[in-house]
Amino acid sequence: MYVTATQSADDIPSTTPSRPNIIRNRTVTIKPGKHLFLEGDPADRIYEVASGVLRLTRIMEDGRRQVIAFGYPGDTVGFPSDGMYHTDCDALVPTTLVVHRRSDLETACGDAALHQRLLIAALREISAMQDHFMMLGRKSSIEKLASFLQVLANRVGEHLGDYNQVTLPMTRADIADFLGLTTETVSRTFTQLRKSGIIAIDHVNTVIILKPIALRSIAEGDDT
Amino acid sequence: MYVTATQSADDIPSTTPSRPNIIRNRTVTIKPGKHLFLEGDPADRIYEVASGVLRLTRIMEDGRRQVIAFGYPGDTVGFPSDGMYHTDCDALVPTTLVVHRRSDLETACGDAALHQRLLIAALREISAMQDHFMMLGRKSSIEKLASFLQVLANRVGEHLGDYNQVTLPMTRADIADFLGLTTETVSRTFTQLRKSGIIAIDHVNTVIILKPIALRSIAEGDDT
DNA sequence: CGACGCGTTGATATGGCTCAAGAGTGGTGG
DNA sequence: CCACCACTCTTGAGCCATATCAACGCGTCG
Repeated sequence: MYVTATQSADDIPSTTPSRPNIIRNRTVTIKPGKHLFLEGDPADRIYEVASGVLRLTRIMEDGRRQVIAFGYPGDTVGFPSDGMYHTDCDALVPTTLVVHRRSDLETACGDAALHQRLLIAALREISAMQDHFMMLGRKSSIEKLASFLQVLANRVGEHLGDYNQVTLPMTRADIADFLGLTTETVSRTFTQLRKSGIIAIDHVNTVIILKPIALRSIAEGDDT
Repeated sequence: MYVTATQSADDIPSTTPSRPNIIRNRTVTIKPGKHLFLEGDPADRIYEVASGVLRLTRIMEDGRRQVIAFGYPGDTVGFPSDGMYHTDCDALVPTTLVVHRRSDLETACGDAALHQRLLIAALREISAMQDHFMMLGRKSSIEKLASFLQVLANRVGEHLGDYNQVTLPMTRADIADFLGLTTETVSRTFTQLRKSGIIAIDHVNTVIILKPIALRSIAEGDDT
C-alpha cells in the first residue's frame, strides 16, 4: 500500500484528527536527490524513516553547508519549530517514510501511543545532537571520522565473517560537511585509517572495520 | 514560596500524577558552582529557568569540555533520554528554576497545557541546536563570537542609550568551550572586535555593542 | 602581603584548509 | 563495445587560522 515513487508528501490528503490510524500512518517513498522538505517550508508532517537514508542540511548564504544529520531507518525527521522546518531534507537512496501529522506530536488527544513514540524520538534527537556537539567542537579529524564510522557500524553495520562492514550512501563531501571538515581531509583520514590497518576500503563506499577496538579507542580519544 | 539555597531538586516530594499544579510547579534556587544534575543521573525532573543562568556541559575522559548550552530565563533544561541526563548542569549565577516532573512531559494525562509547553520547549531546543551546529562546524572564530554576542544581545541585551549592553556571566573559557575555541582565541577575537570599533568592553564581562549591523553581518558571514 | 584565578598578549607550532593535478568510476551515445 | 564526459576521490605542496606554550597584569581572597 505504498504511495510510489515521486509523490510528494504534500499530496497526502488531510484527515480529521479523530480518524483512525489506518489513514494517518501513510507511507511515501522518495528518490535519491529529491527533497522531502526545505528550510522554511511550513511543517505539517513528521516522518519516520522506514528504509533508506535521508540527509538533513543547513546552507549559509555563501554556500557553506552543514549536514545536521543522516536519517537512517528508525530515525524521525521533520520536527517543527515555529511551524516550519529548519533544515533541508533530501534522500541519498530510495527511501520509504511513514508520515505522521504534526498534530500527532503536538496534541495528545489522538493516538496516545503514537504521540509518546514521537516525543521519545524528539528527546532521543536532542541527546544525539549533544553527542554531535562534542564531535564538532572538540575532536580531531581522525577522532571525528572514527566516531562517525563507529556509530554507523553499530547502527547499520553488516557482519561479514569476523568483521563489520559499513556501506556509505553519502559522498565524502557529505561526510565532510557532517564532521566540519573538507573532502580532502576526510579522504586523507580514510587513507590514514586504512594504512594503519584499522579499516579496509572495498569500493569507495564500502568500509570494513578490521580493528573495532582500535577504532573505538580513537573515537573516544583514549588514544592520541 | 521558594525552596531556598542549596536544597537539591531530589528533595522535592513526589506527587501522584493527578495532583493539581500547585504542588507540581515547585521552584528551587541554586547557587553559582552548584550542580543541578550530572551526566548519567537518573532524570526525573525537567527545569525551566526563571532567573539566572545555567551552564550545560559535556566532558570527555581526557578533560576536553564542550559547553552544550547556556540556560537563560525561559529556557528549559534536563530533557531526559533513556531515563537519564546527558549533560552536566550547574549555575553561573544564583538561579531560580521551576521544577516539573518528567511525567509532565512524557505523559499527556496530566496538565495538557503544561505538557504542550514542555513539548514546544523541546522542539525549540532542537531548532536552536541546529543553529549551533552551523556555528561549530563551519564558522570562523570571529563569526562564532559575533554570532554568540548577537544571540545574547537579542535575548538578554539591555538598552543603554543608543547601544545594546550585554553582561557575560560566563568566563572566557566557558565561551571558548561553547564555540569550540581556546580561551586565547576568544580573548584575541574580543580584542579584534573591540579594536575595529564594533564592540566596547567595560569591565571584562560587560560588552557594549556599538555597531550592531556590522556585528550581524560578521555573524552571518555576509562579510569576510 | 602573597597566592591564585582569570584575562590578555606575544612567539611559535601545527592541523586542517586551499589550490592544483591526476586517477578512479559511472553514465551516455555513437 | 568503446570513447568520452562529468563527477568523485585521492594525493601533493604550501599556507593560514587557530592551537600551544609562555609571560605578565590585574583583581580577589585568605
